[in-house]
Amino acid sequence: MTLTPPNSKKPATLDHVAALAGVSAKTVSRVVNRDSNVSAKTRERIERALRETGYRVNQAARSLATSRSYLIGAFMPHLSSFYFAEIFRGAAKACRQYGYHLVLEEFDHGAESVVDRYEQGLRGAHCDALILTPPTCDDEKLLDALDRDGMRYVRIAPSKQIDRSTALGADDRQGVEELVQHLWATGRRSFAMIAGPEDHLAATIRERTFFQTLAELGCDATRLSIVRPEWNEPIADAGREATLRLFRDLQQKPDAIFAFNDELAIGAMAGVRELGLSIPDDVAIAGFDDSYVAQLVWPPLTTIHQPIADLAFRAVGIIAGSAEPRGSDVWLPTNLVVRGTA
Amino acid sequence: MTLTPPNSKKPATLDHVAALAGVSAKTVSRVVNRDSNVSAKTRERIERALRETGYRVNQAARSLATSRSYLIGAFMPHLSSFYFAEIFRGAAKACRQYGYHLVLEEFDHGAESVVDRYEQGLRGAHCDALILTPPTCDDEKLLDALDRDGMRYVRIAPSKQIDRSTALGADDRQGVEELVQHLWATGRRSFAMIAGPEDHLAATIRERTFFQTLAELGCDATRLSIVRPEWNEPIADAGREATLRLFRDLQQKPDAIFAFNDELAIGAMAGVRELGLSIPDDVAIAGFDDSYVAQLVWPPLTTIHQPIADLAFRAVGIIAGSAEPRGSDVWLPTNLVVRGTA
DNA sequence: ATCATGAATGTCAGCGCTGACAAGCTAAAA
DNA sequence: TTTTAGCTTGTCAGCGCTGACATTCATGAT
Repeated sequence: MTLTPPNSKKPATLDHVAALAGVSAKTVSRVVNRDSNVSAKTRERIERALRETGYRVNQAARSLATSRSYLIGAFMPHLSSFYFAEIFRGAAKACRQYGYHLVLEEFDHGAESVVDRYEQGLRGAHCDALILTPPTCDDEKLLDALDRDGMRYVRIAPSKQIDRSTALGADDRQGVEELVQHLWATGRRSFAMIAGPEDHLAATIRERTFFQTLAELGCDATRLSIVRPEWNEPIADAGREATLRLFRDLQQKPDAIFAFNDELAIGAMAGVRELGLSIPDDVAIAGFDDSYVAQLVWPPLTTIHQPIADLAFRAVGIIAGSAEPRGSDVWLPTNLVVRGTA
Repeated sequence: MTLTPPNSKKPATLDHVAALAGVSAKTVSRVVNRDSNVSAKTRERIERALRETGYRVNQAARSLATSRSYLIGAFMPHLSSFYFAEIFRGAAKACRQYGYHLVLEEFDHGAESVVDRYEQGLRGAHCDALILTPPTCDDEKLLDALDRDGMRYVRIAPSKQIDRSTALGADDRQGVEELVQHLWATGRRSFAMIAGPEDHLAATIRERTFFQTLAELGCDATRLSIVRPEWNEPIADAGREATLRLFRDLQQKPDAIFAFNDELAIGAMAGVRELGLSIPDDVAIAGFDDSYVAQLVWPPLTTIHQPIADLAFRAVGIIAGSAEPRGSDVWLPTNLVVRGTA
């Protein structure tokens, strides 16, 4: 065993530490990895040596030996949205807690195939697992590729083949019910919804819950309507146009609008204002996500909070907890946040 | 050399490919790494074998052998802001282009020390280099720790010790000058600025340029004022309060407000509206960053665009381009985007 | 025909760590 | 006292790849 002189620039290895502590490298490895079965005396000696040498694990070597990378991958869509910022924040926080690291792969939804991005990018990073969010979590070709490679993954808010993997999501029903109660209690009686993407399970659930709960409260069916926005960027514009369309086409003008997400809702605010109506007096508006822009606009947006970061946090937790708890898929609650628009 | 049977689950190694192509592993390595000095015939044979086996480099092994990880690290601050989303987007895009991967480390500015986060987190990931943004790029203790470890880093928009490392930034002057010209040309004559953090070089530059350019246009000094917001979250509230304070304290009410960033500007919009003034008729408002919320509010915010993603992209390019081009530090242009508020 | 010359290819150690197993040790059980 | 069982510690190969160096081979110059 040749040792680099202590003043060398090269980082200390297990061998250096072992030599200093007068034990074998393996024993040092045991201490580093918190194995039991190391006597207190030895452990203490080694810990001192560890400190003295400033030892740091060489991940590459460890990975090579164990074939685990302690890396968790995720796709980062082209557009910067609150949803993804939250996902990454939650995931990064969990990674930190569980000793993993988060690797991000850029991905321009629409312009390219996720499968390609996976094969050319993330696969090369040799992550231990991937976190998948909409829309990539419903890409069957991607799932096939992952299964083929034996790459583990956890899906957040999937719409299709929910049982195909461990999956997490939010219970959208709850928040929407709260919202409906609130709108009804504050005297609203004509409702419109700005819908989400048709292939998005959560969107369907939000719609169904919205109308069903209203119906149960005895709302007149002629005072319920839905409008499907054109999905072009920026999303707020889509919301604005949908709103204008709504007021143009409808006999019975709504006094409450619920949008699939906050950006659409903010667009709706612009549209309502253009029509010379005031918020919330003439029209109440509510969004979904409780994104930070909800607090930026004026009046601040009433919206339904969903624990996005928490979902990602738990997804990482599942990955880190080695065992794959298929049964324990998690569905977290959502809740209404009343601000200035409803 | 023992080979795993072809139907095995384990991924192919250089040895497998080599056996299939009837060459040595080293030659395959040459092809994979695009070394010259491989005959066209051999290369072709190897490429076929590569395809047949579905070979993928094992990064851990390569890292161990070369002591490079092809990982680039960055700190992700606690709050999700447009600025950082853009930074990561640009960095991820570049990583993809240069064959690197982006590793994010959560970091709650204010609640903990970056040095700790580095030592307990990112250092363990064994990144080849780090990208540092404000405020971490000005943390001298962090820079000391990095220098001590011999960890490379590129700083974006640093305020202190600019020559200490390779650094990139935007030329804020340019955009501010355009803005001033525009405001002046559209008849504004009383100006106020909502200032940025005092220790932020860019903030100082924006302020100085704003007032200096106005002075050169012959603006009356009594019609220039500045207000320093309290930096509490959400930032928009800070902007709103600062604006209310401004109108309360000032004799000569401003007809144009320039804020350090878009969030402050949006807060200012709320404040101005509360005072019953209209935007842009009574008061023009402009921000800085051209964040996506600038397009969400109504009227859409006039702001100065800075190429945030591009800065990060170039930072990664510098890292990937092995040589450290200290001389070629980059300063990119900014420009005015006129929308509805000024 | 002979010899440089440089291109093409191969050999092999070793990067730092851990899994599997072996060996040494202590203390309780027989 | 001897045996057994359970701790504690050590040995060693090998994860897959590449750098340094050695070897082989073709080619044109002599």
